[in-house]
Amino acid sequence: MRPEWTLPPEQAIEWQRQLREQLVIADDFRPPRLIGGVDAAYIENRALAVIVVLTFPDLQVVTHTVATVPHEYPYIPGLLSMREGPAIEAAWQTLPEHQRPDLLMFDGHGIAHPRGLGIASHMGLLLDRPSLGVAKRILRGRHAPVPDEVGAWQPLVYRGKTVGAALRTKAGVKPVYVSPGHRISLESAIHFVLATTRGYKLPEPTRLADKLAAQHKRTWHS
DNA sequence: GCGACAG
DNA sequence: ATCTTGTCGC
Repeated sequence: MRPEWTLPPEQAIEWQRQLREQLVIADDFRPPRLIGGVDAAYIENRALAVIVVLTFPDLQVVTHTVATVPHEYPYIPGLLSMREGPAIEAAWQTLPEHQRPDLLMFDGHGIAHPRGLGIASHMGLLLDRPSLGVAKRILRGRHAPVPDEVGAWQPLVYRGKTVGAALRTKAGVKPVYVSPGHRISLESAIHFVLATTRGYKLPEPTRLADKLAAQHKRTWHS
């Protein structure tokens, strides 16, 4: 695993600032054939990551991969990628080229982050894939009330800039927070989240990755 | 100085 | 995130 993953917080932050300059926040991709959902979890001193691969727009599950790697890094708001990145990269490497997603969806934020480099942006850059983040809670920013209709959204503003959107993916439930990761615009990020949502609050890629991660975690313990 | 703070 | 049963509401 790359040495940067063990950098102490102060240096990890510097790494993020450096990577931030390489981010591309504009659409730079072909219509995706495969979309991947990523999620991670911790099992004692090991990080575990799952990548589910689905066809688009059909959303049929093609495959999923799981990887665990010895790694310890505390959860520090703003440094989530340092904790989950190693396992995600390991999982990615087990995927054959032809099964690697054209677009990645992460459980967390993209640019709606203190340094503009949340886990979706960070990993999109390292894996060189268009990416976006779908988070359940805000890390940075504020937004106006979102109408209770599926598809309704309000800009998530941080430091006077729109860094994402509070998007209603399901009526009667709190909205999710969508933000561009890498090589994608906010408008497209919202589009893909809605296009992959099937009646639940979370879009299928992320929802399935969550479910599989929990499943593998249980398997590990038994 | 006091809160806020992805998973 | 994780600890954890039942329970309110559509």
